[in-house]
Order: sequence, then C-alpha cells, then structure tokens
Amino acid sequence: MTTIYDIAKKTGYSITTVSKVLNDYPNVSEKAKAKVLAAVEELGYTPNSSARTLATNKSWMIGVVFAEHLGVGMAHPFFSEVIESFKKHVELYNYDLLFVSRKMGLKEETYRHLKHRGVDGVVVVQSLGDDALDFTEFNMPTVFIDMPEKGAHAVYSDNKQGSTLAVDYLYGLGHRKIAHITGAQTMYTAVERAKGFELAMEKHNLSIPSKYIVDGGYYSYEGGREAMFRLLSLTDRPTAVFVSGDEMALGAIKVIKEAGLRVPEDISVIGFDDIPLAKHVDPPLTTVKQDKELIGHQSAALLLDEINELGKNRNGKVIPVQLIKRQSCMSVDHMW
Amino acid sequence: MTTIYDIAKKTGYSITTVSKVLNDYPNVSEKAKAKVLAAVEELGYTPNSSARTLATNKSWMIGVVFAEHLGVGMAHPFFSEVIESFKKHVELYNYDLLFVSRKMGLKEETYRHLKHRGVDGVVVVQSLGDDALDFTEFNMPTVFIDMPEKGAHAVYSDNKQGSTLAVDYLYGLGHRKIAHITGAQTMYTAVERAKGFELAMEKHNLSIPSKYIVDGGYYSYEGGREAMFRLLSLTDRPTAVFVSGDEMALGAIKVIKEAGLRVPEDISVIGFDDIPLAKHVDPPLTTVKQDKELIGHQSAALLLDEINELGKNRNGKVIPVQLIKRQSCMSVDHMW
DNA sequence: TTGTAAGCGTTATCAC
DNA sequence: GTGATAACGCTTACAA
Repeated sequence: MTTIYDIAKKTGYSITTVSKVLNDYPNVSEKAKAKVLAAVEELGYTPNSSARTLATNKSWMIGVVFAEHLGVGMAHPFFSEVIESFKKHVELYNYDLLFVSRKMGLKEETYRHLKHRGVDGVVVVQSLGDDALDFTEFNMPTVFIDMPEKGAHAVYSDNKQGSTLAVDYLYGLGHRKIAHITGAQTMYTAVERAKGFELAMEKHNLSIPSKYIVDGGYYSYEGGREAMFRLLSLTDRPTAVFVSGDEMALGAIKVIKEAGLRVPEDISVIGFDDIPLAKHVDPPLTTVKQDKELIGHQSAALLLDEINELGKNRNGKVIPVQLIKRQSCMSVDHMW
Repeated sequence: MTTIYDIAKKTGYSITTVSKVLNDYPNVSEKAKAKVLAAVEELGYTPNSSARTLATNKSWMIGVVFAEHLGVGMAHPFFSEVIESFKKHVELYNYDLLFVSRKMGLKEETYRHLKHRGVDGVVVVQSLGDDALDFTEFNMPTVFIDMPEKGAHAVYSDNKQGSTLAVDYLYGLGHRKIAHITGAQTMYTAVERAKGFELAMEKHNLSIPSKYIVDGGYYSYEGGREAMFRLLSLTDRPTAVFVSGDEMALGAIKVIKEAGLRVPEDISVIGFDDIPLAKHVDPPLTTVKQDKELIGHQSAALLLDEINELGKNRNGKVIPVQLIKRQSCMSVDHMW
C-alpha cells in the first residue's frame, strides 16, 4: 500500500505538506501542490480512511439499523424506498451507509456496535420500539424513521390524518359500516392509525362494533388474509374496510375474492403506504400514500444537521400523507 | 472515550495484557482475564474499530456496489432480496455491509473509494457491465451478482435455461406464435435470456419473425408497456409472449387489458424473476423464478472463501431457475 | 511556506 | 504470564 510517506519521499516534501495538499489547506505553494498531486496520480495513492478516522474522530459513515420484526430486512417495500432516498441525500455530503449486523438482538448491543464502528450518526428504520432505552444517554446523533423516540429526532407520516382521509372518503361514498384491520398495536404507526380511525368515525357519529376492529399483525399479506377472513364471517358484514397497510390490504382483497365477493362492488377496501404494487393489482388499490421520498430526505437533513451541531429541537417531524384514489372503493349507491 | 489505557490503569495491568484478554489470546491468567473483563463492563469500554483496522489491516466490512441504471437503487425488488440474503449470511461471520456512495459514476472512482475504505471484500450487484475494466488488477476479493466478470467470482441464474423452460411450457400448451420482450441488450441477463429464447424456439422448429422480438429496455414497467404496444399493433399477433422480467410483464399485461384483450384467454404471458407481486397481480403471473435466497447465500460464501484465501477457481456460479406456473398462461385449445 | 513530532487506539514483536 | 515499545497511516500544534 502506498502512503503519504511514499508521496513525501517521491516529491521531496514532508508528510505535513503532502497532507495539507490532500486536504486543501491554504498555505501551500502551487508548485508543491502540483508535484504532490502528480505523485498521487502516478503512485495511485488512496488515503486510508481508518487512519484518517482515528486521527480526526470522524468516520463519514452513517450507521443504519433496520427493522427486524418484519423478517424481510432491506427487502421491505416501504423501508427500502425510504432508505434509498435517505442514501441519495447523505451521499451528497460524502457519507457512506453502514448496515450493521443485528444478530445481537439487544438494542444495547447494537449501540455498542455502532460506537465501536465510530459512525457519525445513526438512522433507525423500524416501526417497533423493542424496549425502552433512553436515547439521550446513547450520546450519538440519531434519527428515527416511522416512530418517535424520546430525546431523538424522528420522522414519520401523519398517520392519524391518513386514517381521517380514508374514513372521510368512505363516508363521502356513503359507507356507514366501516371496519378497520389494524397493525399490531406494538407499533407506533399502527396505534396512530387505529386512533385516527376511531376519531374520524366518532366525528361522523359512526359507531364501531368491537368486531369491526381486527388486528392483522405485522402488516403482512397473511395477516391481512386472516383478519379479513374473520370480518367476512360476521353476520353483519362491513361494506368497507380500511386496512392499516397495503400488503395486508392485498391479502384482504384476496380473501374477499376467494369468498366469491367482489372489490369494490361488494366491499370497498382502502390501504396505507402506496407501495409500488398498489397501482398494479386488480383492482388498483386506493390507499393513503406515504411520501417515502420526503421522509428519507427529511430524516437525512435532520441527521446531518445534528451531526454538524446545527440541530435545533429534537422533535418528531410529521410528513403529510395523501389519499390516492384508485379503483378499490365504490359508492354504496352502486353496490350490489 | 474510554480506551485500553483506561482499562490498563484501572486494573493495574499493561495495555498488552488488556489487549490479549480482549482478543482471547492464550497466555493470560484467569485472574487477569476476570479483572479486565470486569473493568470493561464497568467502564463501558468499546474497542475502536478504526484503530483495530489500522493495526490489523482488516476492516470486517464488505463493500456493496449497487446497480445504478435502474434508478431505484436498493429499492429494487430483485436485488434487495438478494442482498438481504447476502447480508444474513455474512453477518454470521461478523461482517457489516458498507453501501458506498456512487455519485462518482466511474467504475475506477468506485474502486478507489472502496480501497480508501479498506473493505475486506466487495459485492457488485448489477446486471450491467458499464465499461471494461479488468478486475484482476483491482486486487480485492470481489463477487459479481447477476453477471460474470473476467477474473472475479460471479453468481447468476441459469438465464438460458429459464428461457427454455418458458418456451417449452408455452410450446406444450400448443403455442406456436411466441414473441419475446427482451431487456436492453447491454445487460448480460437480457442477452442470455434472448439467446435462450432463440435456441429453444429453434429446437421446436419455430420461426421467429423479427417483429416478434422487441426490446423493452431496462426491465421497467413502462418499457414493458411500450414493447407490448408494438406487439399488439402487429397484423399477425403472437398468441403468447415471453417477457424477460416480471415488471415488464406487468406492464405488458396492462396494455393487453387496455386493448380490450384478456390474459390468458387472448394472449398468454410469462415473466422472469418471480418478484413478490407476481403472485398477487391479476392474473397471477406465471414466471421463471430466480432463487434470490440462494444467489445471495452462494455469493456470500464465495466471497468469504476468497477473503479467507480459500478461493478456488474464480468462475461464474450458475444458480438453477424454476418455472412457477400460475394463471397467466393458457392452452391454445381453450383460447378465444 | 515548510517541517518536526506528538497523538489517535489498536495490535504485534520481543524481551523479561 | 506480563509488559515496553514500535508500528499501522493519518492530522495537527508548534517551530522554523
């Protein structure tokens, strides 16, 4: 490996001068600069980031902690889009992303590992708060995506508003018997969406039979199937279902079809996320769209500010959602 | 930050002994071991990986270079699954994944950056060979996914065989007018699948009108739409279409439907990849499944061997594919 | 404008 | 079993 010593020897300058050239310091002659740069090129010199990190205490890496409970890791259709957007943004500032091993299940172990790696900041992408560990004592710039965390930046969608949008829309279509397939209530997003659902229903003076709220688990296709199955078994079936996640919604639609019913003619379905498939399925899924692009971008901006100590107040940042009307909902007048 | 010096001071031992304990070296007394470990716990000591890397010349990081030409980065439905599988495997051996910035478009710049980071190995996830740079001179353990590269390990599906499976199946269903929507011929996979298609057609003594082969570009939904559109405008339309990628296939199906035709009653469609949506669309897509799990696993194993200098011959490793029969294909007898 | 030398936190060599 | 000490490749006071 070639080092600054090699460059120094080759050019006749000291390593200090070489280093200064490499780091664009002011007081170096043009001549020195030229010679050094030429030597760098000729010898194919590449600075060693470990050495640099050791000396400067700055790694130019951002640690990424990914959701585990969903099992798919970075193949997750929503999170992968968010993190891609995040990556695009931090790349502009020369940061690389370090996806750390999570075989250590414990949060604390993960922190230790991130400290070990000397990352400049951390982005936590998960909707689940495993255990309550106060982040203020983990003294490291951190941003949470998809859930708020005490003492840290966080960026997430306006989940409650999303539910409101969904319910209002269904109400406007004349639906009164509206059910809700929730996500597991251990997840912040799922809780918020459920709350929003109840609030919106209340607003319209609509009662919610307890059987109309059913837990679909961790946003999975299978969970949606099971939940919808239960809903269909009810004697007084809902005419519309607001599902807390798109994949669950697809599972629900599948079950409805299997039961010989149609979407939206017999039952209207509305999802949450707007994953890429949503527009391609049949019928195209009406859903509450989360702005993955913006979530990624905002969380990156927040984290970079924090790293550069420009961080202001560490609050949750709420990203607006939007109702995407496609073909999985229908006015009650036209049903049956 | 607490260092081994702090541990040394606290325990009364030298940093050498501390280091030995930390690295499980043989010649240390049980007593020393216990004291050191206790101090580590008490002080919340975390080793500094940069220092360690500097001293050992081993970073325990694997660099990840991701496809760019598709625009979606790690949100890619196929690649994200492969890399997740890869990650799961290398995690077992304590490696973290470093996703490097690719704003430097040039391959050479990327290499430099990876060298700079001191990664122990590199996995390149892309189906496109940007430019011809010989990897043998980039002296670093590397594995390519989805395309072969001279002088490096590579893991990819048996693309030709996939085409054969598809054509044979369609032939068996009685189809004789079979078209092929290819991927851009700059991609290895696309070329192989196209070759396989031609070979298989030849085998059955089926002629391929030149208009029956149309380029759908980089496997995108839109590309599939456009390609299918051209196919539909033909006076002598095909009864079946083998599409080189699932997303393209979905686009193609969409266009078919928009033209007032049905899949599979009017036209049979078969895709390639088996992305998660494939089973959820309508009709569920018959497709050639790539074993993402195995591709990720194999490439990880190959790379780790190379890193540990157990690397044997650096050849391409071909992963078997499988035809997944769903509902987008139909026997010609039942058509119309 | 340039150079000397200390320091970053480890591991590794070698003597005790 | 244990401990000095050099080395890894770089940045950065401080001097010159």
